Amino acid sequence: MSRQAETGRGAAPPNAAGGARMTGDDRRRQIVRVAMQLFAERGFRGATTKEIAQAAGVSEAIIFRHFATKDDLYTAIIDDKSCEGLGGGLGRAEGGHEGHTAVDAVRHWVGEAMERGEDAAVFEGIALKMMEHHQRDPQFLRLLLYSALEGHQLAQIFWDRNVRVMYEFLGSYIRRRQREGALRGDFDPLVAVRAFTGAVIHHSLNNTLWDKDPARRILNVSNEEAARAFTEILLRGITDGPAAAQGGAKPRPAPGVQRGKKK
Amino acid sequence: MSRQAETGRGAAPPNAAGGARMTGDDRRRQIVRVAMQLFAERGFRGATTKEIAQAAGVSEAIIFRHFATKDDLYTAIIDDKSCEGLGGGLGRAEGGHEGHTAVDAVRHWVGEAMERGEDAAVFEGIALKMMEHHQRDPQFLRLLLYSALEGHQLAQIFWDRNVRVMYEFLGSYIRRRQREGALRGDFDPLVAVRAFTGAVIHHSLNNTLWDKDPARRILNVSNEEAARAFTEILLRGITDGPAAAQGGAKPRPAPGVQRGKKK
DNA sequence: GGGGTGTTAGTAAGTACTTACTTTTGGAAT
DNA sequence: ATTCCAAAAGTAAGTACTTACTAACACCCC
Repeated sequence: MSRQAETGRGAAPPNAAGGARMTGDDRRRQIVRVAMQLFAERGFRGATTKEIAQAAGVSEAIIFRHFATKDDLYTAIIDDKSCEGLGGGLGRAEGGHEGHTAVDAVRHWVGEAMERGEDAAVFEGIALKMMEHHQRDPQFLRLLLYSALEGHQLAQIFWDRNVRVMYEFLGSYIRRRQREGALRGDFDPLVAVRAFTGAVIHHSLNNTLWDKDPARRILNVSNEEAARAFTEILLRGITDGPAAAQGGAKPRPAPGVQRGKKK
Repeated sequence: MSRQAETGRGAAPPNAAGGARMTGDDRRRQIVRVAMQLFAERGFRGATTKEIAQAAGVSEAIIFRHFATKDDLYTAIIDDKSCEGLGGGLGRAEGGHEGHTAVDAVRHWVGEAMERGEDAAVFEGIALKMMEHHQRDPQFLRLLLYSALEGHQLAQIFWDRNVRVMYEFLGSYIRRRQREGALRGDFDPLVAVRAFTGAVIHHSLNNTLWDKDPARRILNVSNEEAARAFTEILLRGITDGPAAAQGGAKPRPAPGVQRGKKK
């Protein structure tokens, strides 16, 4: 809880953990990092500049030397984060953000499986990477949610740069597999993408937002198990199980149906 | 935008739309309603008592006559709303909240289909009712999200009273259908519930939070189409498609990810 | 000594909440 | 019916504190 007390008085040790003198760029980055954390915890309105300053171990005025307004600080976060997507661990670092989007990350992790048409590996890999990212950096989900609720740009930018292209990317993969006859052709690929990502993201959201305590969880499964289960449901759901045509789900089943088939 | 100006001065028309004199109970209810809307729009911290008063057409002091603190106002909302669940349209009204939970609503809408084992009707009905509720009352989703992010009770109460029991309810239905041989027996029913509700809720969340403009939507389908598609994927995914054993999804084709246990 | 990092001590506009007061109302007692 | 009055519904103008943001000055290292 104790928030790295502000060194405050002039008599303070000049080299204390929080208040050491930094170069402008370092301080700026540190403020962005700290602010991001607080915005994620309390939202834009909820996180005060005073708290941010304290957490960074400097006086409030320093913040306004680096960022003209609180809003500027927020948009600085966007520049730092928005291109990251769910890559989270690839190019998150300092140097140059030359556009590492979520899709790039996905392509990197499951590109080969995609080329080979190994659907299970593709979807399981994506689910796993997403969940791992959410678990490693739960702040990011909160930041994004707050941003969407509060109507900040971050949400929109993230949406356009990552979610949209992700849908197109996955959608076109599914479409290709439909053409190849590996998947059924009678459904909208984007609906499948939504169902799948919905399950994955909702699962992460549950675990990081509501059901934090693993002991009390409604559904306490490892990321691997969840990824495998979601993938299996999806793939069975969209492949052309020969039986599907007659029995399963599409035509409204008559009263007793579906229990008939004996393997 | 214009917020029904507060009548203000004593000279104001006593019967004006916003500022008419009300009985205590009526005013109290009105304040709760207005506050709920504003909390949903801006969050607890973001909605000021002044704004709430203005929107209600009274002076700020009136609010504190009815509610000792702003927090009290929030918990009053909980008493009003929390039992409603996704029923939204069943027992939302005044009189007595004798416990209309989400599960009661579900039982009402798809209970017969459940008894008859019409899985498609069950899941499609649930999905549709949920999405319709979200669409009719998008504020509720926002309220809930803000509540979870800001750490208010509402989220926890809603979770315990509605989400938890919903998982148990749907989970036990699936378990029954597994015993009856209608659904495969080799998956955790709760995982299926999560995948399904995840798809549905994520879909609503997308439409009410990020992708508001229908014209620009990534995925612009009617609630009916979405419900049908999600249901089809799920049911094909968890029924025993005879083909599944040999073909597509189950045996791990990939070298990549963990292939350890085989049941 | 000058540019950059830091500070303290402000300010004006909110913020939740209070105080002291006025108006309206419903229902007896007259 | 009128009068009277207490309770209820309302108000303006505070209070004490926080908020984002600023101004003026101190330290430090090339």
